[in-house]
Amino acid sequence: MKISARVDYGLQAILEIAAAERDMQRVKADEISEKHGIPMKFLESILSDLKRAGLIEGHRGNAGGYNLRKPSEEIVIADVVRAIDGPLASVRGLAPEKATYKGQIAGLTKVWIATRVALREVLEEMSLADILNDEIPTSIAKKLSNKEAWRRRA
Amino acid sequence: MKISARVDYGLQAILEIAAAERDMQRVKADEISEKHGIPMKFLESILSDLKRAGLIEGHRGNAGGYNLRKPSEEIVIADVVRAIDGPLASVRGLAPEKATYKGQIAGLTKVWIATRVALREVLEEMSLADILNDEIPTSIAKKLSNKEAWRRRA
DNA sequence: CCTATTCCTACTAATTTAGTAGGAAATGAG
DNA sequence: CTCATTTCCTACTAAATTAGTAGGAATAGG
Repeated sequence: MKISARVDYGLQAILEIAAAERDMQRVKADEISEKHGIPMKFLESILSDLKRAGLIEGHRGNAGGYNLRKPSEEIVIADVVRAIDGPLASVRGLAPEKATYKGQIAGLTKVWIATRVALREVLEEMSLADILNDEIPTSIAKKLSNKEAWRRRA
Repeated sequence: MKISARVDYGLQAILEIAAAERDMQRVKADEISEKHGIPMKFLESILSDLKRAGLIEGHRGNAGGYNLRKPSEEIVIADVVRAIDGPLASVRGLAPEKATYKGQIAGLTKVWIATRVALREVLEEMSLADILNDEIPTSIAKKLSNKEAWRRRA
């Protein structure tokens, strides 16, 4: 699974917006761009994805900037990923349940379904607020507690 | 997460090889290509990835074809994915633990680590034999048992 | 020696990803 | 009411990746 630059940047951006939200502040694209080294114009196009998905709203002018459209508790990582990259899991462009196979290997479909469930179990369970507060749901904290989790594999 | 055609085809191929293995049979690339509608030359290049990774071996000539180099119980889905597509999870080309962030959003790294763990929990636990026998590990069967698992989400 | 099959090298076309460029529209401050 | 600021919109481009093609050399068995 390759997390694209767009998704990575988009999450950085919306988390920054969520963080500012707490002080009733708006954030300018320019500030995010500077702080995290994201090319300005590229960032703008990502923010427009988030806007179209109804996750944030923008305000122009002198005191302009972006803010969330829902509380940060109600926006999960999966929302952001889908807004930018589309479905969490796809197989040759098909939804996992549409990837079917002939004969003895028919069971392969289950692998893709299980993969999608696994992704949902992480990405649907973590909200922006969870990340800012470092309050990781226990099911996920369990995954992180194993030292192997932080190591690369062959 | 987009599963590429290469990975999907590669798994179909190696499962077909594993299935034939049970009757001490070799499989020809041509047979796989026909049966699953995979372009022949494209399939060949995928099989060469699997060979390079030491998962299968090829034999030329009249009674040629491919067979596994290890028992099908010892080859997991993750092996095949890595052989063809590289690391299970990466963020802008970096390993998840290398994706770090400034300030309040530093916790984002944990999302990527948890995502990688989640993928491993599925892809490292299922062997080729498991799929052919429809013997799904209980931790994974649990994921599949929920009806929601088979449904698309917004 | 002939046929079947893998193996190897090189090429190509389409799509996606990552980014740039330029300016129009709105907003608030002075 | 004008001006600086900021989002918003449309279009373009360059690089990388993905999906596939083409042609033939190497090898093994009958």
